Amino acid sequence: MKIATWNVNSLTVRLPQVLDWLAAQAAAGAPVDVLALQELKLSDDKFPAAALEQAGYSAVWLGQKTYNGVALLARQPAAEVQRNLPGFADEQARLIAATYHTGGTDAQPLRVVGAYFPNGQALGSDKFAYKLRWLEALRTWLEAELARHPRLLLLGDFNITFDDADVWDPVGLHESIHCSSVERAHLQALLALGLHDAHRLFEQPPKSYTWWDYRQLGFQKNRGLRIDHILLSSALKASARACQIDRAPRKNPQPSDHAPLWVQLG
DNA sequence: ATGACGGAAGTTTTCCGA
Repeated sequence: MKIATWNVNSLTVRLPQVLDWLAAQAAAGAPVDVLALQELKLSDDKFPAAALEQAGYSAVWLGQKTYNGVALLARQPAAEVQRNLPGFADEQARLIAATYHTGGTDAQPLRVVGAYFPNGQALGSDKFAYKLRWLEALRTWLEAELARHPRLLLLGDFNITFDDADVWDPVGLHESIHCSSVERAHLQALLALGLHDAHRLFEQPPKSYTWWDYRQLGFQKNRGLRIDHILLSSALKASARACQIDRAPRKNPQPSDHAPLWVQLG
């Protein structure tokens, strides 16, 4: 099982790259089973379900015009689809969860939670307060969700770094947005529910990032942040075989500012 | 200097992202 996440920064613009990337993974002998997408930036009626179906992926999605929007693509049909956080009134499309019955050696179904965490803009702003409220609502819901679904992944664009190893300039960005101790405490609170950072289960190259600023040659200078994550429940941790960030799509013409990352479960 | 770059809405500029 290969499960991936990618903030595409407009699925309208990036659909050809998503299809190319999925085809390239399959051609390399390791097809993607589930792909979580964030920042679709399109309304539900504009979602390219037919093109994805043609590529062998059934999708569920929660769209929004201009901003946000999330989807799950999979080679199996989705069950028990949940859109946004129950009990948390939210005008922004940020979360979608589904259950996949993978068959084969995976006897138990897999619960996949794809999320686009709020950015937060700046500490002390209204958007930061919203980010903290959203994080608390997520933690509360996830606690119950984990009890119902022991084999669970939470993946997507978290907009939070774990620590300074995830930051290209820890001094310059000290206690700034995505790097603050307040945000990091919320991320640790998710781990405390019994989740594990898939990336850190394996040896990784130094300065591994998933996002680079479009400006000032950020990618070329590897001035980035690791803010996209895949968290595995304890029941899945032992089955993890590899976890990688794929920088190749960031080198495309008209790239997303984020790179995809994936985990292989044995 | 709160910029740059890119996407979207929609119109010559603004909002937002991270």
